[in-house]
Amino acid sequence: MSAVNVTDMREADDVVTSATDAAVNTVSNAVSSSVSNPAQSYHHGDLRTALLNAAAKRLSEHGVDSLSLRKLAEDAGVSRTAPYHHFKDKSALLSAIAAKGFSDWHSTAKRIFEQEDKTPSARFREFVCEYVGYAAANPEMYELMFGRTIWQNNAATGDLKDVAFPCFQFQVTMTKFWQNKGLLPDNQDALRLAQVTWGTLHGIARLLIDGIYADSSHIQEMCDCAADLFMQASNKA
Amino acid sequence: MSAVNVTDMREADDVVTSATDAAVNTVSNAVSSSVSNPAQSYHHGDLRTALLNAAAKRLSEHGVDSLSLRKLAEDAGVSRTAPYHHFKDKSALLSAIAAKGFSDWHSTAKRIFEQEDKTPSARFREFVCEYVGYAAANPEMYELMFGRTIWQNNAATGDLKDVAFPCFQFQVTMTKFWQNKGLLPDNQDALRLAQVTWGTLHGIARLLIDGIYADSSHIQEMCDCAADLFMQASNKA
DNA sequence: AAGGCTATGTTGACGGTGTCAAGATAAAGT
DNA sequence: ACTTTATCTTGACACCGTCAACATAGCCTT
Repeated sequence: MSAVNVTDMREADDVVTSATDAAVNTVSNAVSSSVSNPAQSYHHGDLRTALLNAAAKRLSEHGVDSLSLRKLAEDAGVSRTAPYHHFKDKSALLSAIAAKGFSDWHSTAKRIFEQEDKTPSARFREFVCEYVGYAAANPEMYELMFGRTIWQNNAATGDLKDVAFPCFQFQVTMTKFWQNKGLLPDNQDALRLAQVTWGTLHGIARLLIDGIYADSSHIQEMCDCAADLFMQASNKA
Repeated sequence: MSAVNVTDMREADDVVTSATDAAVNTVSNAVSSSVSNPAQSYHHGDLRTALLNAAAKRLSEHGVDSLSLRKLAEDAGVSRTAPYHHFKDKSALLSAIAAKGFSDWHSTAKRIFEQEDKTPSARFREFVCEYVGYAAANPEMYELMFGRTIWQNNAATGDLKDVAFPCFQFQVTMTKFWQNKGLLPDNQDALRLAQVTWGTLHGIARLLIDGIYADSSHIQEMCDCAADLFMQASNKA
């Protein structure tokens, strides 16, 4: 009797936890917990990953606000305070998720930018659309990455900054490239221009996400308008 | 004994509550509350206004997050649940504050736009700077007005929408004007262009407020860069 | 192999939050 | 004067983040 596989139902969605160690667990004291306790090993194995996965899921489904450490702990089948052994506090956990978001986006941006078979102009347009599209498709993640929750009061983890900053650096790099190619005005400081272009994308994304003054049926038009605007500006210089 | 003025310490900062009615209050049952209860009338007089003022104060000083109904109630010298007789829930109260913010900003925008002694170009630049400046100077209010808290899940009150929508309509009006004056490109749909320009300002504001990739010492440069960009774009058309 | 160190997980507790229900009070309308 | 209605009260509930103290088990050293 009692469970044979002590690791069951422990790992989260798509993460392969290293179950090798946990598999050697004791089956000796089988009488200890009588009912309602289906053989749970005291230690989880990879709680950190499980928490992050549970968080990512809850994030995309129900938003940042309804994301509590207690629920995540429950999702992972663990007690309320267990997460504190893996994250300093809630903010640290959120930072970790956001860091992954930045890392992912950085990859996507690179991929788009480095398509050497396409014209710089095409890549620029694609970048604009992809950025706004990403935000619209993952509103909760975007909100977490660029929202107030993480950045206010310098609450951002060092780890987070380490990922997020290169991400913007890349925006500057791209901006310089597009300036050289004559797509963006050459008479502006690259850093400022990068801030403004990013700002525009950011702003459009927020308007869409918050549903304030725009809805998703206008994404394409808004992106085109923004891209046109910037590229038109370069024709004078 | 007991207090003679039942309205003392009741009205908040700078609002003149209509104290006329409250002044006629009973002084009869002076023996009721013995100690530590300095003659408080059962009814507040103008709780709604008091709450809004307390909220505005707390907002500017400590941010949206540390704004709880219970604290506001305490500020107003009233029990925890009293606010519920004036606002459906917390979101409704926040909406009311934001509504005032929109109303104020609408006035400011109008004032700037209607300075007939200045050139359209000068007014455009001033508008850009004022917008970003307002956001940077009142980060918490700006966050509340354009942040997620209020707009998500269609939580926005009808009252809020009634004030906020005309505010953006005005942005469209201004955009059309600037297009006519040749300041903004004429080959773009006014609505889209308004969304993009507003988006840019919004984005710059967010970058500044969240302190993600920009800090306040760059406000002027960023505004200039944005204004230049838009106006340069019109030179082709 | 024995014993201790350390990472990890547990329950208990505290103060904080939004919100509902039921009752108290006073103002307003009849 | 009586009733209705607006307002304010205490009590209660279910959450939340977080700390402290204790339990367990894996690991490392001897």
